[in-house]
Amino acid sequence: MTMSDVARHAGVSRTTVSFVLNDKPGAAIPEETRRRILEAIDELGYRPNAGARALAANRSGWFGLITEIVTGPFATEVITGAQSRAWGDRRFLLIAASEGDPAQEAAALDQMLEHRVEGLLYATTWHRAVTLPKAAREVPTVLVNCYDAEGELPCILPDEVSGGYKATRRLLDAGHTRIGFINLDPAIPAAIGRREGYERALREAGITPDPSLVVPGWATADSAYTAACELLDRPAGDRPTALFCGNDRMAMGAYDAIKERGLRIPHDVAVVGFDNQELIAAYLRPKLTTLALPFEAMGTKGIDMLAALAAGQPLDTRQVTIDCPLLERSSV
Amino acid sequence: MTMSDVARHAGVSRTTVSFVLNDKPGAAIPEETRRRILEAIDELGYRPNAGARALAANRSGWFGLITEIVTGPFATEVITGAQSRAWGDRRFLLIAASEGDPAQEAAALDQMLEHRVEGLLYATTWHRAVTLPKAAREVPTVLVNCYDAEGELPCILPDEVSGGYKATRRLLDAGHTRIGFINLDPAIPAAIGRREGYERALREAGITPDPSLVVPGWATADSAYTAACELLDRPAGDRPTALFCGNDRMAMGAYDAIKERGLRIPHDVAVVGFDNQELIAAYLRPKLTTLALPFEAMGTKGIDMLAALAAGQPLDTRQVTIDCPLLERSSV
DNA sequence: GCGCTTTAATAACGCGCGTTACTTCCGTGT
DNA sequence: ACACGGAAGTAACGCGCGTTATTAAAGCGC
Repeated sequence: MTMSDVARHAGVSRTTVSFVLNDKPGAAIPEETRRRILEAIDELGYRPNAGARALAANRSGWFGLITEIVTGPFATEVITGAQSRAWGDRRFLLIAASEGDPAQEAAALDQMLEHRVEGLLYATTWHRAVTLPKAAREVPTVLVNCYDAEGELPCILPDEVSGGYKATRRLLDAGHTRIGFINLDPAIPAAIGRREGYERALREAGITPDPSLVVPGWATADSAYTAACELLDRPAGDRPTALFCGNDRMAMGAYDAIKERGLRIPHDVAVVGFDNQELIAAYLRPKLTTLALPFEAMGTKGIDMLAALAAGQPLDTRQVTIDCPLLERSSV
Repeated sequence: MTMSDVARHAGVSRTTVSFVLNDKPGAAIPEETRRRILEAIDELGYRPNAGARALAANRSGWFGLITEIVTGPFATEVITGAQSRAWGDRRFLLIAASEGDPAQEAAALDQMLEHRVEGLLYATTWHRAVTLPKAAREVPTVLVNCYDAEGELPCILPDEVSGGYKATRRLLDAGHTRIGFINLDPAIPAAIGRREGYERALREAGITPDPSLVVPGWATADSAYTAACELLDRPAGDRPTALFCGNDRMAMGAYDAIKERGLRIPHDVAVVGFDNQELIAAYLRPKLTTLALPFEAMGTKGIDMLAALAAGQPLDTRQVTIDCPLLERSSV
């Protein structure tokens, strides 16, 4: 089933069929002819060949998305966002996983370039600096949830500072004044930014941040359990009445420490998480109030930026930050 | 950068370059010429155009994967499995989400067919019957985690019966004889199969299944909490010493009910889950022993079957079931 | 009737590549 | 001297389509 078949069946030339299919502006096609062609298409069950079309038009319609792990709650949100947005532009997304292996990453990139992607999204599971293979410069590239170590490529990042601020502010608004912060590895951008927001919110409320209330965890429930025990076992009066946790898994560990002591959430101790991992946050008892990393929004924004770049438009900002929304549940 | 450029640069014809690139059998290419060509490719940074190649060879190299939700822990495992397996065959996966909307599903299918996919994988998030649009018959199609309501398309399903059997067997082996079963909606295939396995294991151990020990939950932690309370509040001696839960979220609810009563896991009550949702199973305290749905394996198997179908080979079995592995952690 | 513009449609080229059929060159055997 | 076979390489076609000239017909004013 090719366009020629349709043309023959409708008694016109292939060119005319092409004009109709593409709504070619400037082409004068009487209604009667157009109808005959559409009918023929329908009767024959003709489907345009996307590959041939791309070749002739020199426009693949592809965007590429490379990420470390396709599995995992974060990457999938980016994919969802990017996918749906790309779809709206009648584009397709080529998805590949590097599995954290530079060789696979290079292979994926090669494949993308061989498929003539018009733009590339590169997403990581956690906020950090990256260095891309040189080949990535051959095509417009946007980084998602990471930034170029060489500072050249445009990137989209979550607003960690505002996230930390909002979490703390929510607890302050609920009347808490001693707020423990079980942070992530203090060396990573997420931990640095959130702590900055945390301290700013405290100062705005006239509270001097107490460094001993900030303890590092290592992203696991167990480490957070230990950290929470340390905070909760302080002498009464000095004990925090609220815990802000670096992620939801850590909040899970904090829950255990709190419950173990016969304390109640949120009555005795309020908890705020981070990441909004649905499986945890929505099923913990009580449900966890947490901040969402805007992965889906970052994905859609990424496609927007790529579309602009691919169309030759310059970017207004090289670095975009996106807000982390606060999701109210029942732990505050 | 096209093959012609490479040919010119190497002082040979385009045909020769093509022969070298494709290792054409029967083509006599002296080592010296081959070297010159590869050098030229390298110097010019030439990349074959996958689209043009597909057009000429009439072989797209694409497989399609349609699923309800790209986000979500299950679909991503299928994608991972299918993706990695497809990659091994030097094929690419086209992924689309239907979002449960028939219109989007049809649109996705259209796009896939326009891109001339050589095979189609259709995956659902839960085991059930489906009916595909007629267009899906235009290309080899394999169902994953679902089966054709009309019984025509080949499918890959998890072995629910063996899963239920293994869970129960594990608890029997640990010495439990009164095993409560908080099942899923009793009308769905997963619930039916697992119950069958549960009862078979009991009978094999010489125990007559007690129907009052099987209570339905509705897939949520809350409903399982209620169900667990009902089972645990039976008079001592009649109370089950182990709970087999229809999924990990339900196990989460059961944990709460158990802990609330001052009972200890696994000392007083053992728990086995189902689904192996990493975020829950690996972070509950104690870690949850559970059965994994073999999504990744189903994905790879799906690509295998598609590859066979696309190559024109007949399938040996129209319905394949894949085992659910038991993951030992600390709740038994 | 003749020029001119607009409408309707087409022939023909090229996109980058796989593939077939064909040519040229060289060494060998008789 | 000639036919012959293999090695090395190429011209040319076609894949399905977008696009640009170009043509043919129709409408219009005089």
